[in-house]
Amino acid sequence: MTLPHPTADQISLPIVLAVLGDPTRLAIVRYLASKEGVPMNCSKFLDLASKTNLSYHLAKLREAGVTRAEAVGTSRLITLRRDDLDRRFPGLLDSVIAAASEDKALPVVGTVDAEIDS
Amino acid sequence: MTLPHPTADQISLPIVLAVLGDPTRLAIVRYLASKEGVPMNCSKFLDLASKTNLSYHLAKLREAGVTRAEAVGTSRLITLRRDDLDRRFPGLLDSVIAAASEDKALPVVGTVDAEIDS
DNA sequence: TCCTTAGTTCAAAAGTTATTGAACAATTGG
DNA sequence: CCAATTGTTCAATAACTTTTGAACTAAGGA
Repeated sequence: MTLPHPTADQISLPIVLAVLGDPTRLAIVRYLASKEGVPMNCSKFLDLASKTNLSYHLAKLREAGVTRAEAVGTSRLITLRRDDLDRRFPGLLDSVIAAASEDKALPVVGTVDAEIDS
Repeated sequence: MTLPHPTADQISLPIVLAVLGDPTRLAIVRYLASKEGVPMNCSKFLDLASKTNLSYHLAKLREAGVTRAEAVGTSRLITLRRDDLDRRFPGLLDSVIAAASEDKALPVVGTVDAEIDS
């Protein structure tokens, strides 16, 4: 892991809440949760925002400690930091994801392009 | 109730998260939760911010549907909208409050002035 | 009525976050 | 090596949020 991540105990509640309080980022987290365990690369989220803007939002999520990004080749494999978040803020991620899944106003990943399996 | 409040189904997840993603507002919610059932007036929170700024933050909380404010005389009696929030986002408020209670970096209400009972 | 208390509103300033495009770097395949 | 793919960085701008002080309203008590 080359990219900067906070340690679990550096993760801050107000920062996590503020970072999740954005529809684009909430949609990313909702999608990561729905594919839990499967690392995603950034291009998966290109229907939510431009490449540059996505880079910005994904950096926010990573710097807040919500996601982990690992550089593999030219890709970044992105995963939810569920263990760390659950340890720091028990129940929070689950309730956010459950609520996000009910939210009809949130953008959804994977509705523009069809899924492309390797 | 004269002041504008969203109905329960108008409460939006990203807006609630964004509103809670501010240390001053999180401190207010944490305190309201700790005195649940007891309506608070705004002056209770004067050690967190100026009167004007407090008015702003309390309006944000109210407009997001996190709190309810009732005008009684010249006071506003403020309560948490726990029922509505629990119905819309099960488990969210509890996990946020539990995490906020552990957060040593959050400002705390009632440490500057001693409690003044009527 | 006049004064105090409790809180709001308004406009301005300060600060922060989001979005964009152009330029860049690094890896991989041909 | 060359080109394509994947993503970052930078600077500019746009858009929003927070904070402030002065002026205000509305209720209640002396």
